[in-house]
Amino acid sequence: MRRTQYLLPTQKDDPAGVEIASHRLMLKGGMIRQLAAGIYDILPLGLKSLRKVEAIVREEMNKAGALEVSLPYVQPAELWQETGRWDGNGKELLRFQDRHGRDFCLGPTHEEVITELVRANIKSYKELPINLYQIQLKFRDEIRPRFGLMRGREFVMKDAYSFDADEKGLDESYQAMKKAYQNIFARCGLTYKSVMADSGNIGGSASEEFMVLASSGEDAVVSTKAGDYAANIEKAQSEEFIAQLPSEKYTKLSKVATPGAKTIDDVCSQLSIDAKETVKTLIYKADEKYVALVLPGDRQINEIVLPGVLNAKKVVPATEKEVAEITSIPFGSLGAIDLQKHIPKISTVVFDTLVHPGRHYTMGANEKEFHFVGAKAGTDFEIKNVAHMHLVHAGDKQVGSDQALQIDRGIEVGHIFKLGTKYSVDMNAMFLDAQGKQKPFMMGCYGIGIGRTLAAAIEQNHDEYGMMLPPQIAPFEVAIVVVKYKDEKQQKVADELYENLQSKGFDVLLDDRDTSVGVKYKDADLIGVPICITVGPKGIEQGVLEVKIRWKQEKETIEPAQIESFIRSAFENGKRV
RNA sequence: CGGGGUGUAGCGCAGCCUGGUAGCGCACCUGGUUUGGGACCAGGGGGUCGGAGGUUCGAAUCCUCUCGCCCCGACCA
Repeated sequence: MRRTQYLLPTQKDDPAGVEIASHRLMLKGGMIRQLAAGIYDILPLGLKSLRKVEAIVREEMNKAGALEVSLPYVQPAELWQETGRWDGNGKELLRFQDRHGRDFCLGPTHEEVITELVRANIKSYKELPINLYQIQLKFRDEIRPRFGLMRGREFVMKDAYSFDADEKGLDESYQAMKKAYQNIFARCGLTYKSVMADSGNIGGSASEEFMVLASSGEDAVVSTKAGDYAANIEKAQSEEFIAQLPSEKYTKLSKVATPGAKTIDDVCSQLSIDAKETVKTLIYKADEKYVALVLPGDRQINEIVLPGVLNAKKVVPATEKEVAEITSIPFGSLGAIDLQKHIPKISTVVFDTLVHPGRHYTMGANEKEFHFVGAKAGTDFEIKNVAHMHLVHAGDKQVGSDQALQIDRGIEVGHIFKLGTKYSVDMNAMFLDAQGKQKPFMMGCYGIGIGRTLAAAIEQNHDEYGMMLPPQIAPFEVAIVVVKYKDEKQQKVADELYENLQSKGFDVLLDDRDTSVGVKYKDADLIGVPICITVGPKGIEQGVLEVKIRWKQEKETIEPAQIESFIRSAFENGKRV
């Protein structure tokens, strides 16, 4: 591509109101332009890179035996009503009506559509397994879109859905996708971790996320140094190193006055104890029932797991007002001893796994401005129901081992899921097995955020001058910077080089603008072209090419005949060499 | 949706407090000199000051309402 014939509006100034590197560089480098919150124009340069990511995804999906389809962006309400997600999915689903008043939504995902397609066209186990995928726009009316392509409302996603006859088949389909994902992210040059994930509200059993580690990531990833454990913080479980717990200040049950103490911090400073020596009692509303959850004072609750723990559809913290309706005891004075006697409306008390039987705790005395100290767990208060409800802290211990856990930030670029029969049952999608019996399809679903993958790659590969995308997804592979294109000699050399490299299959940007070289170098650095070749009087005189690799400091001098092999070796295996 | 901020040329910003009819840098156009890491000179084009209403002789500036966008907390590729 000749630069003078290309739309590439790079900017010198940093865009305002931008927080992270990938967003800033994509705007500055002329890849994207914002049109509305979370909605972007993709410019030629951005599209070029996105298409390269897509091509990798497509290749690996095809290699894994998946078939590409294209499903509609606009979806009828009826399908969503079949699975209950028309009402269940809230405001994230962008709904509208056509001229006849029929309800539609913009597809945020395609489980319903694909299940409808398969139930209408596959009737026999002989046609299974099958895996259908597409690379297509999705729309989710996010509460707060941000960070450019990282969290847009409209975004391109690769979504795949597998259909199998049984559990074993599903497992094979799932493993095939896992392998494909590993290939994809490796080919995109990403350093990632695959982590166990919570299956969230889509339902289903096994689920893994592919996390690109980056300080700007919105997710937290818990893992061991040894690498044998990695989980999304929402899914992660941990124990404590008992030896590291503070020594117990109170070991005998007694009631003490704690005037004015409302929070754990207040109590701890009044009694000069560590928050780990306390337990707090939280009141939640599980569907219509009130429940009490008890966990160490220094811990936060992992609300994601609560519906599972309490076997409820919806679990939310009880408001101060609601608590006031069932008891006169103030929030900060609740405690586990005789709790249900004090508040009969509480149907269950659940203890976190970190409330250790035998240890002594400080807790509310169920009386305004009084606390118990030295309450022995399992003795002074009964522990009936136990569940893992706490969020993992860095430095916790892996469950069932003695390895410490660390927490890193991550960007979720892909997610694979075993859905099971949730959708096929809801939508009555059945096939006949070898015995002639009707069975629901075993399904899996597999997503990759294409734009997010590119953004993540930029997060991991940039410096103060701009992007440093790996060659396989960089928009151009080679830039030719001509010192003075108007000069006949230089023009001739540059044009020949341009034609030559293109004929060798390289993706080349020829900067033929009539401007000073500095501008051209800055742009090449900004958009992160891996190989930059200068055509100018010095090189021409000596009969050599001056080449700079984006991620190396020095310029090198290459014999023109060697240029192809030089580039190929720099790109060896798609990696930087 | 709650809290905070912001809206002036394509981009980045000043002007607003203290009303007097809009400016700077970059980018863009013309001509000339330049060209090895964001050149210089001269000339030029481009703005319903987010929108509506109000106050006033007069509003970018003051008042009211509204909309967009950004940031901090509850959703996910």
